[in-house]
Amino acid sequence: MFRPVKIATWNVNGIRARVGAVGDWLAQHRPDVLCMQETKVVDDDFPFEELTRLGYVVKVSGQAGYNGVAIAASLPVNDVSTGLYDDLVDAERRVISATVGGLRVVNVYVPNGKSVELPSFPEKLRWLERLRVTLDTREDPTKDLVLCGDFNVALEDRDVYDPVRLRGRLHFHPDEHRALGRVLDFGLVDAYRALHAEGGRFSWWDYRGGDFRNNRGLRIDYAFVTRSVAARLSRAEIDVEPRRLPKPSDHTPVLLELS
DNA sequence: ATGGTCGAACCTCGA
Repeated sequence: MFRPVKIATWNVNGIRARVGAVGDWLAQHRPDVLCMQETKVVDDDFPFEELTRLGYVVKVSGQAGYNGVAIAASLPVNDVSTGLYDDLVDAERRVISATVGGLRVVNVYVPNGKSVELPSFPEKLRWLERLRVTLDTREDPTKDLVLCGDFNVALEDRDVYDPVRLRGRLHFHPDEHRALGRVLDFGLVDAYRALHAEGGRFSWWDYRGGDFRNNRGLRIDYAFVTRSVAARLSRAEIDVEPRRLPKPSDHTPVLLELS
C-alpha cells in the first residue's frame, strides 16, 4: 500500500477566497495530504472541483461564515470522523480526522480564545483538554499519527516575535502552554521543531500594521507526530511564499516529508 | 500609536 510521504497543514482563511492559491500550491508541491482550517463555507458550496481536478479527494466539515475544516488527499481516505469525543457532530466544525494510506490524520482548528479576560479563554483551555481526552479515547500513540492544524498557541519564546511583550497575552499565556503541553503528552513531537532550532520562523502574521513585512508573527500552526512518524521525518518546512502573494491568507503552510 | 486589515455575508462579527 502507498503511504503518505508529504503532509501539509494550512489555515486558508476562506477557501473560496483562496482556492486559486491553494490549487497552485498543491500543483507545485503535490502533498499527499493537505489539512485546511477556516474554510468558512457550508459543505454544499465547497469548491471541490478545483481540487478534484488536481487528483485530490476532499473530505469537509464546514459551516457558514466561520470555522470549518477539510482534508484533501491524493491517496485513499478511510474512517473519516468529526468532532471531539463528547461532541461528535462538532457543532463548531473544528475537527476532521481520517486515515490516509495507513496514516491517521487529525486536523484541528483550536478556538482562538478572543482575549485572556473573556470566558472564551477558559473555554479554549477546556477545548484543548477535551482534545487530549479525544486522543486518549479514539487514537493510539504507538501507531502512525499526525495531529496538525491551527492551534492558536505559540509554545516557546522562539515561536513569537517579542516574548517579553507577549507573555501572558492571548496565544502566549502559561495556561495555554500547559493545555497544549497536555496534548503533546499524549505522545507527540513537534515535527518542525525536531528539525529546526532557530527562532523567528512563524506561520501567522496579522494583516494589520505591516506585521508580515516586519516579521512580527507567531508560530501557531503545527504538525505534531507520534514517535513512529518522527523516526521517519526527513524534512519539515514553513513555506512563507504563499504569504507574499496578493490577497494572502494570514497563515502560511507547514509541510512535512517522511522517508 | 489599544491602532491596524481581512473573509464572509449583510454591515457587523470573528479573527
